[in-house]
Amino acid sequence: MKTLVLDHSTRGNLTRDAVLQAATAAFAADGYDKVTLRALAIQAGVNQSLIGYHFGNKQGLYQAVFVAIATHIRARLDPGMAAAEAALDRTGPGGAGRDDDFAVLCRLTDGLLDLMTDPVADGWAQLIIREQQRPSDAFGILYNGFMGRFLGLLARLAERLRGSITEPEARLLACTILGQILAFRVARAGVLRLMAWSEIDKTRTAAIRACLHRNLRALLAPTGP
Amino acid sequence: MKTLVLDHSTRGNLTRDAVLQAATAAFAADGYDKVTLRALAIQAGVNQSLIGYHFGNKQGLYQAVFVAIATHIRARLDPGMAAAEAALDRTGPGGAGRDDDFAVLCRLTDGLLDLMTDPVADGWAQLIIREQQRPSDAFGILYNGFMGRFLGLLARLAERLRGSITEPEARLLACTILGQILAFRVARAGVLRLMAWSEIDKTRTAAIRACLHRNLRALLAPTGP
DNA sequence: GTCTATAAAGTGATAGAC
DNA sequence: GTCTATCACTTTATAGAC
Repeated sequence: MKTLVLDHSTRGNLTRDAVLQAATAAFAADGYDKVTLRALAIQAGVNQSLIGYHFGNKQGLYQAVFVAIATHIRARLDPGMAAAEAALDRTGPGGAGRDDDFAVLCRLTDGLLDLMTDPVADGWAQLIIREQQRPSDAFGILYNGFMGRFLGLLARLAERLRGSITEPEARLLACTILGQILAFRVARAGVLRLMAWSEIDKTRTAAIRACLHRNLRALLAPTGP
Repeated sequence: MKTLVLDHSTRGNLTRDAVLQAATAAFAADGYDKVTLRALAIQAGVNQSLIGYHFGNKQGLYQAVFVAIATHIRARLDPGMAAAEAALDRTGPGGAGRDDDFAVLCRLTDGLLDLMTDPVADGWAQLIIREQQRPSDAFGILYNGFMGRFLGLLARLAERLRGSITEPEARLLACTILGQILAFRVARAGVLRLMAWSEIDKTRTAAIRACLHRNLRALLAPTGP
């Protein structure tokens, strides 16, 4: 009679989810230190001591939040990443063909750009950047969750498209491609001022996308035989 | 007999400077919230209440720190920016010549790359990124201090080198160039894992610089008449 | 300008009843 | 699982003597 499927309707799991949701928003908005467990409990409509019961301590809650973030991002990038893997698997001389590889690469970067310009990212982006500079245990959750897979695909596609390029060079190139997209999130205010924009809406995202595609075409022109 | 030069040798200015120096390091290392005025006072060898006396409150100290950061960065980028302005001033048909413009652009980006890979940036980079996403009054200090000038120069050089490109397109291109450099700071941990590096030393900075120069050459190949 | 001392308001964590 | 109550500690800010 017992089911192996997790039961999300029990009272405990409900509070767990409520706390997790509130914590993700709160940590994202204000950063680790500014978040108080008191305010969090109120916002989640839950007793404060239940946070300790479910997540141990504040640090445990923090880690659980990163699992949630990684899951969310992974889900959004998954279609593009799966397509890229499929294209790379169609291996052999020439693989799936240049045009195909390039289209897949664009789809991959487009997915990340959409994520980075999405207002939803306003919050957790800061948490991720913090982990990038002072990695804690939480960084592994992110890297294993989506980052490593994404960067690896970028590098492998770049290697195939450019030809006659070493693998480390391709990886470095992948980093610079990543940076071109990241810029619109991590240097957001600077970009807005330079462009005299007030926000990055759909139209402007399209302009950025066009610029990125042009850049990719220039950067990935084959260099060797 | 009175001099107009600020007197840095009075007792008050000495404590002011000591606090400011300690605060810059502390905010940079730990972020605004983690820094306590108690610890700061001890580290600066100053009585805690003097911080309130000189800077009003914690927020006032924070702003003063941004002025210090902007001044430091401006000083490091200044040679490259001055050279770029000189090159752009030698205007007219063809200006100073393509090769000259390109060299100046590389010098500009090299300066930023050195700054971004310098361990000294470990600290204040995070502060700047935070301001980029939730700009406070402190962001204006940064943008007016160096960021606007730097981005503007990048855009104007890109416009001249590419030819037949609209000004907004050139500015967007400048953002993607910026991103390629920023990546090695803001996505530091991810880059390190992908490249299987433990740090970004001088040799690796040189490899990045080579990659960036290659990218710039490809991106800024003239497209029109 | 500099100091001591302390006020006033948090903080995370936990014991123990239900 | 959930609650109340409280502990032990830290924070910023300031009053007032020198």
